[in-house]
Amino acid sequence: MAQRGQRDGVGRTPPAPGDAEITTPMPAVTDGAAFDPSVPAARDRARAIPEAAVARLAVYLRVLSAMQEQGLGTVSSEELSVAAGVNSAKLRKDLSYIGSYGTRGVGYEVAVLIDQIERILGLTRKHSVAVVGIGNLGHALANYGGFPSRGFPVTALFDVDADLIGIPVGGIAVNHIDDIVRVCSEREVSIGVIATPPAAAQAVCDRLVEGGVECILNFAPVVLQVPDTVEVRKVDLAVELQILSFHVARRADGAGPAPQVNGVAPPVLDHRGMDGVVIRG
Amino acid sequence: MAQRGQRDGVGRTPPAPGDAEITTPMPAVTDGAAFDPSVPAARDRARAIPEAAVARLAVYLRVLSAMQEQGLGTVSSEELSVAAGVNSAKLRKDLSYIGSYGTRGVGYEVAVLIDQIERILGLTRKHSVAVVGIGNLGHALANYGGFPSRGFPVTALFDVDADLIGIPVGGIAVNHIDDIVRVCSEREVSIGVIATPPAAAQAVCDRLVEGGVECILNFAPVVLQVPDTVEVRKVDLAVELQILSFHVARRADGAGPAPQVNGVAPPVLDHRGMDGVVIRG
DNA sequence: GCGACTTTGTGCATGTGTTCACAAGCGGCT
DNA sequence: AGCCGCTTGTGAACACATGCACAAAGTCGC
Repeated sequence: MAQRGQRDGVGRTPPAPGDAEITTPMPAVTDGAAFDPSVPAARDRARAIPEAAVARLAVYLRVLSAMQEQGLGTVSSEELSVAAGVNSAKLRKDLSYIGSYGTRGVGYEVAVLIDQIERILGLTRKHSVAVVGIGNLGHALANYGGFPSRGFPVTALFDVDADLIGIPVGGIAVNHIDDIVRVCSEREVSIGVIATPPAAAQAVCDRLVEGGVECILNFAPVVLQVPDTVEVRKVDLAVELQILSFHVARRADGAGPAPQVNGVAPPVLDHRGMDGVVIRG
Repeated sequence: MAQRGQRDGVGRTPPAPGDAEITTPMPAVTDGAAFDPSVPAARDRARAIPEAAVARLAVYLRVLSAMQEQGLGTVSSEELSVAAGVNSAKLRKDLSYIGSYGTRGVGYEVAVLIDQIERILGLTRKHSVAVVGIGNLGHALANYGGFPSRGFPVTALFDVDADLIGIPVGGIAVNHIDDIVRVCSEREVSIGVIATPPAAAQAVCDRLVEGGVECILNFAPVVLQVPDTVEVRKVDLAVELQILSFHVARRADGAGPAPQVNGVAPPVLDHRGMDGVVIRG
């Protein structure tokens, strides 16, 4: 979550818990050459890809890969949208954010779409992953075939438990968490996965950041504090279940055994979020 | 997102993004049409709560529980929002969806808030969980302490592997997936967790539905088809990493030495997201 | 009881994301 | 060539979510 506080306004305008209703003078905009990347320039917004669309692009990529393996050469937005579980208009709009690679009257070339989505998602480069906390979940993550096969090689593992140090898990020897900074720097880890107990998560996070990690996927049920140069996504399994619980309760409260089918909405499945997570959330 | 999302993340509609991204999450809740004016409070209110707010309520609940353990009696929206990583206005709006339980000039009673959020999320009732696919991830989930401690007792485990049948994992004996329908009915499982390889996911899902499961948390990277009486949330680890990858790429493009790859302007992602996803190049 | 102070709850403006609906563009057929 | 049917790409309407800012409503001290 974005818990970085102030960022608006160029001036620091400390969120003085006190009063201060002095609105910053709002310096004459005139964006000129100044170009300060920390300022959300409105003009760049136009080129922004919505967060939700990014999440879906990753899903399209997976579906397209499966189609390519089946020897499919081209695909229409309708076919692809059904396979991905979204509606076709949304799919076309999502694809339009990355460019115009379709042929009207025909559809999209599967290979082209795969290349372009990979380019946008930054998958042309490998991203080293470090997993911290080699408990049940960490073990599963270290052995998870879906990571390396999609361009995310796991290159470092960490834990506090002395009995685990040096033991190979999924082909990688476990290091002590005190070595996070050194090892992550050496191996140029760009993504850190936190699978530790909640109490240790923030400390681990700090070390990962110090070790140069740019992104963190957090499985611990805590809100992490990070500098705004670092990206955090969280996956909270308990929260996911609670959201499901809410829907059960809502349904139970309402109509009893009368499943209302309102003409619209077939089995839609969506992501997130992304939020979430999602392991998100 | 989002986290979502996904979420966002995630499940119906969403991660966001977030989700873990699980992220994601968000599309309109398909509302049942049955409108019974005699059932006012709970249902109408529940129906009015935005999807994104539900995800956050679960987070508030966790934070509140921690505060209660520390003996905290009351809390202000400001304190709670900081602990949860959101801004205070959003937090108050989220809480307002479930009713007015605060005292102006004072804050909220921790105990009251916990009770009310639990009520809204349907946590006053236990939800039995079944985990299908006892591989690395399934093992981790079966042993995950976060489930039972939050009202989600794991009461059934399934796998295809004959060597696993009967073996207790986390205190529960593994059953064969052919018995999903029977066992889920007997034990009144309301939430199914799919941690199988992608190829088996849809078949497993169908059996869970047949066994009376109302909600599914899907870790397999496939889009499940279910009747609209069933709620699905998905957690796709590869997608989460790809979303992070996207942000790394954007940041590198933008702030870095401007690699001016090809004429196509590099899209910039703007910030947003539950799940804490900040972006900002 | 009164005024100063604190904090909730919410109307409103803004920003994001989704959906509709259709013009534009392409291939194929005659 | 000219027409026809199919599919993309997108403008515009709509729906949802966020954040600001402030009145309402309570506490506290005197």
